[in-house]
Amino acid sequence: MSRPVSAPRGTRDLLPKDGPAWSRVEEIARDLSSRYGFDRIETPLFERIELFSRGLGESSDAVEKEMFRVSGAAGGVEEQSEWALRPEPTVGIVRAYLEHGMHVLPGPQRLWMIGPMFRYDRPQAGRFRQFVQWDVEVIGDPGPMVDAEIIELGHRFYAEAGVTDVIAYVNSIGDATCRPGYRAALIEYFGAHEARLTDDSRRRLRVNPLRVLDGKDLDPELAAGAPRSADHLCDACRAHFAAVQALLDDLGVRYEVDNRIVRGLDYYTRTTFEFFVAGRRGQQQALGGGGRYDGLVELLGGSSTPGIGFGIGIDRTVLAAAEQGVTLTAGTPLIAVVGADTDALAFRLKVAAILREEGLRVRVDGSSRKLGRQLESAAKLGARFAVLVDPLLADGIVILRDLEASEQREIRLDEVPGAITM
RNA sequence: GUGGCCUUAGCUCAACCGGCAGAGCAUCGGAUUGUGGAUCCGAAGGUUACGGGUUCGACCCCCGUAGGCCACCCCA
Repeated sequence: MSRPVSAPRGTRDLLPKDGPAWSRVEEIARDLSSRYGFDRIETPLFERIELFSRGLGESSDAVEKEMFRVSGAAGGVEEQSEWALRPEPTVGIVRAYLEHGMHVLPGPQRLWMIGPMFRYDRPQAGRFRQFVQWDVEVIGDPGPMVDAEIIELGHRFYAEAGVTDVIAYVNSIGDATCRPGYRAALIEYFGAHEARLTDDSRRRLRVNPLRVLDGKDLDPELAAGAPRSADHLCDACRAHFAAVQALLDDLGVRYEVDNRIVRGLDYYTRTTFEFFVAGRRGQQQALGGGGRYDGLVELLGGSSTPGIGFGIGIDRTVLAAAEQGVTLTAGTPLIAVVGADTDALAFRLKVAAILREEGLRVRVDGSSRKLGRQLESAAKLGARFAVLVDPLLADGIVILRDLEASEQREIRLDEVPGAITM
């Protein structure tokens, strides 16, 4: 064997053994998107760099140090253009919303998408340079009900994927009216204690004071005494946040208010939230997160339009389910067609074709090995049933063997689908 | 982007002080005289991550590179 080329750093291959769990989780996401009344949208994996720097904010980590840049070359000629692979889905979706005049469509736009995102940061367990997110966005709905609705949707998703003990940490970071006041309060407070801040926090205090709060390096005593966003909300934001909490209470959704949830992107306003498995908070293993972005549409050139959404990590959901011992499966049981007559390959293939036509999942053994070996292979491949064809049996009759129960019976071929779907 | 630990067969790991690279599992073939998971026999699988240095001789010591893990930063 020659030296294999390895996958790029921070990426990995989805292997056959991982397939069923991934398929199942994606299936749940698609199904819930539909049940909650979302419509599918698909945007490019790359966009103009300025879309991200404008939408996410120059000082955000995603733009400042995690941008995955690609340059265009056609026929060996460099086009004088550079793009960035999308680090998150929202700005691309808002761009499409504006570009296609979707604001004239009836009702708030409820959109969903599943696809890879790219961030050029240092790989770690559960963190990759390419990862897959399920994303939902509601554009044009200002009310608190939709905030509660999508947080509940997130919980429902984890529940159906078998991940238990999920908790949403929620916060409100205010809007254009009250955020400046809160910002000023933070600058004043941390400015007065600048000696106790790390270099990094000091830098953030200048470019984005809110983000000083979620630094792990922050002196706990200092954090405890810091101004709380909830105390600086304007009346409208305060009422909105109170309404969101009341709705979550009524729904019985598990959540906790945490004023350190400020989110790394600049576009957020009012409600912000992150999903964690309870007790796993310290490990930077958020399962998902999102929030309201009432200023983003306008920032990208549209009229003032509210929005809210979340991104949920498919990778981390699969991982969390596995860690909790959940086995996720997708698809129907596998059937192996084997033959006692080692020469009658045409017969085996025909039987397989008939079963496949009925929608069954079938592998057919084309070897001339004896029956025992064929059954052994079938079992190793994970087949639940084996269909034995033998010219000595009457026309249209096969043997259906249950490989788990080690039971078998003669059966008419056309009765096989009914017999195995029970 | 910063720091620490690590890298030997597909997987999990051995190999004494620097002296001929091995085992288990998995895979494939055969046997157990025409129905699977057991058992037995056999085969295949290696540039010891890659490149350089020291040495009579390097999986082992030194330097570099790449990749993985962990802690930061930040998130999914």
